[in-house]
Amino acid sequence: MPGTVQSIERAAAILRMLAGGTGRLGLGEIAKSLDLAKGTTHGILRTLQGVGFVEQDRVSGRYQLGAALLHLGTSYLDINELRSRSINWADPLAARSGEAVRIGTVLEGRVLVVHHVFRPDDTFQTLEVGSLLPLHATALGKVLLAYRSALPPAELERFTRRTVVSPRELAAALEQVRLAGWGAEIEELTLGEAAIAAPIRGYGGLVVGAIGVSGLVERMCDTRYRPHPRLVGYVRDAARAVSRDLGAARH
Amino acid sequence: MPGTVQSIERAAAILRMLAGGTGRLGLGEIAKSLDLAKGTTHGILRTLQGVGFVEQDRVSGRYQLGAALLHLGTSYLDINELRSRSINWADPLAARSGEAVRIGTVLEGRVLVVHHVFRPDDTFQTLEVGSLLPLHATALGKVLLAYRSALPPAELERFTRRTVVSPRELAAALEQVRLAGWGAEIEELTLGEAAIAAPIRGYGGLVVGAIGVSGLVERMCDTRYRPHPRLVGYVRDAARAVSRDLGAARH
DNA sequence: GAACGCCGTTCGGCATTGTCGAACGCTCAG
DNA sequence: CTGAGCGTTCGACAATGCCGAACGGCGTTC
Repeated sequence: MPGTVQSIERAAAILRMLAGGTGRLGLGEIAKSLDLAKGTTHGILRTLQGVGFVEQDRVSGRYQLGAALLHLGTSYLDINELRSRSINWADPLAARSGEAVRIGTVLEGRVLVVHHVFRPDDTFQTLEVGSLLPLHATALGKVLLAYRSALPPAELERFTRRTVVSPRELAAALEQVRLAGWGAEIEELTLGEAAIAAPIRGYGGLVVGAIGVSGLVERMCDTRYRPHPRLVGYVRDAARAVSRDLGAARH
Repeated sequence: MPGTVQSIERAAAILRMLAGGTGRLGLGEIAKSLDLAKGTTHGILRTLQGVGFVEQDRVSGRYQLGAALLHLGTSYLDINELRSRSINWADPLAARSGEAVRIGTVLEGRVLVVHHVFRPDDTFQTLEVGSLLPLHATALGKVLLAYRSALPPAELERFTRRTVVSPRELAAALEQVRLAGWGAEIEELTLGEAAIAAPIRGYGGLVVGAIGVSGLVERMCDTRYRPHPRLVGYVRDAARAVSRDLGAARH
């Protein structure tokens, strides 16, 4: 790829690698995985350490992500227009539906959660902002797939017995999403849980994200094991409201 | 600085710049600020865009931070030992004190908030994880300064009429912190608010962070405008507990 | 206890790599 | 219509960062 700086690409690959694996990695592992000389890898890591993107454990010599990335990540949230426009509508959606609300975009073949409102009851929940979810097994992901040229991953990972793993079946589901204007997922990622999502459109009608609710199947679905039309209506209303905000913002 | 990759340093400088300024920046601005040729800057930005660290607004052509940074930032939180060890003790501290709890480390002359537990009451609060606070005007920062070789910034910014801006006064305050084993801040960053903090020690007794509570002055302080000894006790207990966890973790 | 293997680190020489500066197309304002 | 400003492209030069081999420390093994 001409015109690009490959030392930066290599640095990014190292960071991704450190983010993927749990815990610290050794210089040798990193160098071998990326097919780089140890000396080269060391130079990049030393530089990344200098700018705070990487830290080194003094006793083991291994490397891990650095603190500067945390601030960059939250700065991204502050800037992100999708998120800032969504916040005003996510809270009411959570209140009306009584469920947790999440907003997501596509990143590297996965769903990146950019906003998360807890379910209104006070049970323990963990913040999922910044986490990556599979495209084919979440309501947010299906909606994003349906309206994007982005293709689903070749290998559809199975999470539960209800996960859609057949490409044909998935294509049919996506067509269904396009026809209905919203998508759902029922026990396809975690047994006992379900979700509903609708697309958020930016300027020119382009889908830039998705908003949805998720929770226990018995609350999300009716007696026929189908998503509650009432919840679907809430989600679609919220998605339209955010889309209007985003479109209006593009004078 | 020999042995370091300067294209990566330049890329990091660009990212810091994008994180600092609010909103998007133009190529020209960036190039001028860093004394780089426009072509060079463009190559770096194009690469950063390729790896998702930077996004470009299609209509204005300006650049902003990218989504990949969000996941890297939260991955840092997952790895971070200071944070993971603190979580179990931060919640009880918030419950006992009835105040918001924050845990911080030093990053580039500021306090980086790595964990934040909301005040137990249900009033509206915004998550401060990832934000940067001044060292000299926060309880967390004073504690970190007192036990670190890191020097306070030459220029002490004034936030309120109570902010300590004289280096001599600050040095005295830090000495006080070292003697007492804890630090406080009363209306030095925001009028009406105060905070108490204590140091967290890692292996070998080295201070690696600080934990503290913050809230309205009338709840944090007694009638003599001094921090409640009861709250100070809670904070110090929590700090010791986390330190023990961290020390024990280093088999 | 000595030899081994593995780790992160250092260093010098080569050529690959990224840098520079000028020129291009474009949009917007005057 | 003209000018200034924007982001972008391109080619030539040499500075830059890459590579590979060698170093010193540590833990393990036999």
